[in-house]
Amino acid sequence: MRSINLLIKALKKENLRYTKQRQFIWDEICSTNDHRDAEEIYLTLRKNGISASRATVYRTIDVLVKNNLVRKLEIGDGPARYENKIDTAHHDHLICVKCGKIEEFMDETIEIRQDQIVEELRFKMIRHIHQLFVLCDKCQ
Amino acid sequence: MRSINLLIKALKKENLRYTKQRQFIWDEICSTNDHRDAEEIYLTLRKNGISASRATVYRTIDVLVKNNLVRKLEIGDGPARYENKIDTAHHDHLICVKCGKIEEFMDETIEIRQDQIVEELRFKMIRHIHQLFVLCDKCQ
DNA sequence: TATTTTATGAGACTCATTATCAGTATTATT
DNA sequence: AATAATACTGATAATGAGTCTCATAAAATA
Repeated sequence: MRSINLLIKALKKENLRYTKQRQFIWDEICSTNDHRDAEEIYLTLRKNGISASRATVYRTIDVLVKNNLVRKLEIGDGPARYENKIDTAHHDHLICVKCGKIEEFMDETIEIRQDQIVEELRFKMIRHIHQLFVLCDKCQ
Repeated sequence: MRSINLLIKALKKENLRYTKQRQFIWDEICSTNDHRDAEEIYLTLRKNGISASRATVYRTIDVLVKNNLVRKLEIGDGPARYENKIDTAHHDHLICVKCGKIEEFMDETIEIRQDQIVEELRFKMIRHIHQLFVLCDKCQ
């Protein structure tokens, strides 16, 4: 319910209609804390007998990202990955270059320094990407 | 001359031949400190009457990146950008979301924390991406 | 120089994503 | 409720960045 309200609110803000496809896509994204790509989300919906086209999945995700309900993770190559932002604090990512596993990290010191760097230049921070590409414990 | 040696050394290490195309591409990348994409580098070569195909530009850049002569900058969407690493210390990037201007930054504190995070998890750092997307002074 | 090996260029191809557009669903108006 | 206006959807075409293929060219080796 919590998340339905969030979706409806976001759609309202964007002057978009509340449709079942959009609800299904948002539900699907909320159903796990994985970092999945659009294709995986699309295929899971299909597997569950829910019809929503690839195009609609992409379009809906765009709205969700724009309205801060979904975090978009752009890893160098390969498709972008998405995770819901419900109840999750800001974090960045560790990505294993071998097995692709994604872990999260958050470091207050880094966050503060980052802001200082931008401020000192009199720029305005919009967002940041901080990805540590590693070999995870199991892949070494 | 310095940079010719670097190129020859890298090619030797990879068991690749020293060709004029590879030399031209490397020269072109060294000729500025810009962050250019492959297409820009390719077009500049053409404009200067130097023939090197797109494919060869991409292939050569790969070798240069692998051998640490060129830094690859993957910004979310749009093409990857490249800069030569001659005489430049490690740094990360500030990218203006409006005008696309790219500035560099380097913060020892962040570098150290980063390494600690990876070490604490018993992972092994391979590389990292740290990009601050901002509105630069002129774009606010 | 002849032979073998590797590089190049032109264009086909891939993959993720975006655009198009006819048909359908939703919302607003009467 | 019927109708008109508007937005949404899905199928598929188009796009953009990058990679692959393969015939030809260039370089290394014999």
